Amino acid sequence: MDRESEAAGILSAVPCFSGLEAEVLRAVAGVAVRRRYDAGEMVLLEGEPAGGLYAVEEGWLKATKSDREGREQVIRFVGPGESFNDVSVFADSPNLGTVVALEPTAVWMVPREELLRLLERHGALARAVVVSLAERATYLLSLVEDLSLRSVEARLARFLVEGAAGDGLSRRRWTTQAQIAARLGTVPDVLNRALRGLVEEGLISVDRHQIRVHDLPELRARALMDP
Amino acid sequence: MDRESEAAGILSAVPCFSGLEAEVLRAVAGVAVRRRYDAGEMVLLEGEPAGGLYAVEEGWLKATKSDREGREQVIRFVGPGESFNDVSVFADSPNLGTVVALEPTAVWMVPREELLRLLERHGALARAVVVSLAERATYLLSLVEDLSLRSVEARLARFLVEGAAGDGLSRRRWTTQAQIAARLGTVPDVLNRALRGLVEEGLISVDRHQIRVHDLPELRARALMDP
DNA sequence: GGGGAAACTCGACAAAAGTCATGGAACGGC
DNA sequence: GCCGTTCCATGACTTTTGTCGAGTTTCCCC
Repeated sequence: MDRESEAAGILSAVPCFSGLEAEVLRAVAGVAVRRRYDAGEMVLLEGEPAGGLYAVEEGWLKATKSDREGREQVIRFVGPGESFNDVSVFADSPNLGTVVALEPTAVWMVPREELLRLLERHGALARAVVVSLAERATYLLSLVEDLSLRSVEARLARFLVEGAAGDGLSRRRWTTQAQIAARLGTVPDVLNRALRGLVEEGLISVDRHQIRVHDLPELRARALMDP
Repeated sequence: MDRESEAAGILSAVPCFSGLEAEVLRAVAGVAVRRRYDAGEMVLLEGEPAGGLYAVEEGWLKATKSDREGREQVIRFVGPGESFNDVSVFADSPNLGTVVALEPTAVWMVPREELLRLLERHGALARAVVVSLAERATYLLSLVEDLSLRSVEARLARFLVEGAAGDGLSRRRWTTQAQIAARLGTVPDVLNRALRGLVEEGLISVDRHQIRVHDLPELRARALMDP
């Protein structure tokens, strides 16, 4: 398979480009460049000019905001089939957050200029982008709601409920308590307390590689609990 | 001026529909309906099916999320020339927040179905929507950053700096401490403390109808301050 | 102009979250 | 297998934020 078909395959899985006719998809794929990053490598730095939109082929990354003391809020974890930096590109703004690879990662970068040109030409692309941006905004709204209206315990419960495939959250190597804490808008110590609280109540059990959910209904209830 | 031209005039001021050719604009205006609300009236309720996109002709409203104990986070205040509920419509989701009029208000509602149909037909509309959604997402990101990374004092300083036209924030009737507190993700008491703190340091002065900014540079510095 | 509601002020207190210090356990590289 | 690094556990302590109650002012509607 040639490079362009490969790119088209990856990109077609991304919501942003889903449902496009083959022709448009190839046009996008034609200008995309593949890049690899190792764990810990920085892909984007907040404030730098936006180079383009990224689609993840393989591996996981985190998109973050941080203050200058170095405390960071993870906006979201980004995995295969997802895109990032789309907001920066379409809002015509510098990178709105920092993105760091959490494991060895392969991404396709669609340069900003070309993407905007394609957006002009193809209405179908524009419509797909509308939907994916609206969904991004929906997600951000739920993050605001979480941070402002819910306790750390409730946020943790929600995180577990959403991430729980089957009976628990199988943790990848990078899913450390520090990362989860940053995602929930708190610090590792506090997260640890919350985790152990839930463990003592028998709702979950925690081991190094996995968090098992024992009482999903009750966990759901906690997730809706207000501070 | 007929109803449709009037609608077109109002809608053309909204970012979402800005820069559209007259033809498209008239198409949108043709399906819009005008509605009025009194202070305190609810325009949208979170969770209800999304009826359409709203553009404000006159008056101010607040878009909020709340938990069931009734505590609310104001997402943003919405005024003339702005739109709301666009995210719900384009994400094809129920209303994502509750919207309440803060004063007597006139809005134009563009029904969901029709809007989506127009989006199909007019690429220019889709592109305008892309930009305005990306800007909405940008705003939400800054809200997340505020809530998670900054102290109440810093948030207040930022709010004042952004809202400050000239030497201060002239408060409309509805800009009470309770509303500002809800916007900043805290409670009236705490906001009041923060306000008086800034007053004692001579950075601002507060009276019933206005907040005067005396030391904008220092206020800017506080706005960037982390917890 | 009077009466009532809403908004603001203020101090004392409670609770949630954040910080610090420390030790132990797991893991990764050699 | 050894050793250093990272991660996790845990208790004591601080700070920030939130809560309560009460008193005062302002505004708005009769």
